[in-house]
Amino acid sequence: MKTNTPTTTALYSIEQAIKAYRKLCNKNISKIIEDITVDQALILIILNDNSSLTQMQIGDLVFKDYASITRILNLMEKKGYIKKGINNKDKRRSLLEITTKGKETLTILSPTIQLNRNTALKNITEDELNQLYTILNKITNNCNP
Amino acid sequence: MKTNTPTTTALYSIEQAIKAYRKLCNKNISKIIEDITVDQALILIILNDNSSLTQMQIGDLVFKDYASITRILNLMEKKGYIKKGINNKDKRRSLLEITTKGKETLTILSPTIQLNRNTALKNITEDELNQLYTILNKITNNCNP
DNA sequence: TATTTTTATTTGATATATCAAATAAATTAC
DNA sequence: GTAATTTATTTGATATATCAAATAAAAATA
Repeated sequence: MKTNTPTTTALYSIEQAIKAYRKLCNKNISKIIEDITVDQALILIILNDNSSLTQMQIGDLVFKDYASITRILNLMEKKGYIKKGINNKDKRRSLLEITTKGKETLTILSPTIQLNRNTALKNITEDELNQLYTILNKITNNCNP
Repeated sequence: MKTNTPTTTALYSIEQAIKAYRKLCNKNISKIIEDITVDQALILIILNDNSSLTQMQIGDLVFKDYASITRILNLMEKKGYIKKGINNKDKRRSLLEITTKGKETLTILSPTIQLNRNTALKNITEDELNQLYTILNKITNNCNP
């Protein structure tokens, strides 16, 4: 029997889990590469897998505001992980490319990224993972108008 | 059968759900009260329920950095929702009190807060909620060293 | 008691989140 | 083809996140 204070709601537990996970990720990643965050690594992976994404598509993929994407990408370019050009088929769009340094960084980080996931999901069964997906998708859909 | 790209991991679904929920909350709350956020409302609720909490305790409750708490509380004081004094038993600590405006705001927001939770958790059974807690707690514990 | 260590909060610097508005290119309507 | 509208990105302003360092009071130790 649960009481109904804000700190006992499902949403609070979600917040708690994701914050703990992000903290773990950033701690382990910055042990290996100092100047990169989980989110930046995620964007690197996405750029590595899918070529020619727009900033808006990236923003939608990582659930971030487009203004944030602009700034994050600028920092990533400044640090040499990506290169930003202009898409000549549509000059409003930027042409995003992962650099060699970016690819090397992914290679170096790959084991850590895998370790983070494994650590977070330790002792969670396939069944439970499926339950988790199902419930979270319900919540996401409920919240999206 | 799930592939192993970052956007298909459980953690990504968690991020997705919590962002959708926060967006919903902030949208509905700001329809009623313009200058308050979900997090600030949560802190108000906590201050209303538990008297004489320290800033560190609040930070731990809402999973926020103490520096953030300092700044958030300052803004909340500036907007008249709380009052910050000095705890005379321990002058390092601040004495946090919810103001009348703060209490009134909670009363006004209460139905919206409830609506947000109900909206997010619509069609989710008691069983599923318990599964969710169990799994999320596992993740949280796995991530906390 | 004086000194050292710990604790609670604050401040500074930088990155990110969010919203609104600006910019500029592409598309549509006329 | 020109004007109006839509789309992609950027910029500005403000709030929040995060880490490190500063401050000041309390507690522990000598």
